[in-house]
Amino acid sequence: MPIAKTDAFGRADVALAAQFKALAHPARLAILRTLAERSTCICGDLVEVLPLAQATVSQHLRALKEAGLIQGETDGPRSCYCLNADTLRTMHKAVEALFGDVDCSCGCCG
Amino acid sequence: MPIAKTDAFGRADVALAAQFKALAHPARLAILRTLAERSTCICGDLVEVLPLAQATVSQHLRALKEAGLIQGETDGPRSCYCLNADTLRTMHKAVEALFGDVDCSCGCCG
DNA sequence: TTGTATTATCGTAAATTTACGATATACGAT
DNA sequence: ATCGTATATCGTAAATTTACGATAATACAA
Repeated sequence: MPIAKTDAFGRADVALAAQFKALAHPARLAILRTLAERSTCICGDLVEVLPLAQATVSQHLRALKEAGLIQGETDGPRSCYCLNADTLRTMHKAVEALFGDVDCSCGCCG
Repeated sequence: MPIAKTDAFGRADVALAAQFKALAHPARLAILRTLAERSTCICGDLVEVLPLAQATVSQHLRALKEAGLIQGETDGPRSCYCLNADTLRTMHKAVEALFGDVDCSCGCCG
């Protein structure tokens, strides 16, 4: 990416794109699903579930946290992550707005 | 990404992640919104709307097409792209399943 | 047939992502 | 105070993404 062009797009779209980017990896989807199933989770469990090294899982967790999809604190040797309901609801609405009533009637495409 | 680890994840998640990846850029979000507004579109219009070179827009269109989010044909000097309603509906359901009823009650996180 | 206009592709450079091992950090137990 | 465990961060290599200019390719018009 030569030269970040994000300035040229609206802030809302840049933010939304960043959130979608956080969903754009199967490991992170798996993390989110795991967090959704249990209402509490620690990183250690995830390392066992995912086919990835501990450092990589931690990195994915950070990505999710920076995107605001999860929240959590780590108290010494134990960390507690959980979903960020606010962000997820916001994303849900954004998807609704984008895909809500798709209906292509142009007839010119296959 | 040293060594693609996608084999280690379920096919469904790999596919879903790829679709989210297609949404993970403000230019592609803008393209989708533009396609949603008009029911028909050609690439030329997009080049004027987006702050990007023609080659880059074409590249983004290809990404969207490969992810199955849009469909279209290009007949010589004119191309017609439109949304792929099927894929968008599928994604909508996937989001529903992921975020449908988020409710963190673990009480351990801020 | 020769342009003309529009879109796709190629080649390439810079930036980012993904993955890991190694190391640091922080808490609880002994 | 030290050890053990669990998580985060650092450094780094390979792969991918993004962006562009230059170049092809395709259909229509003259």
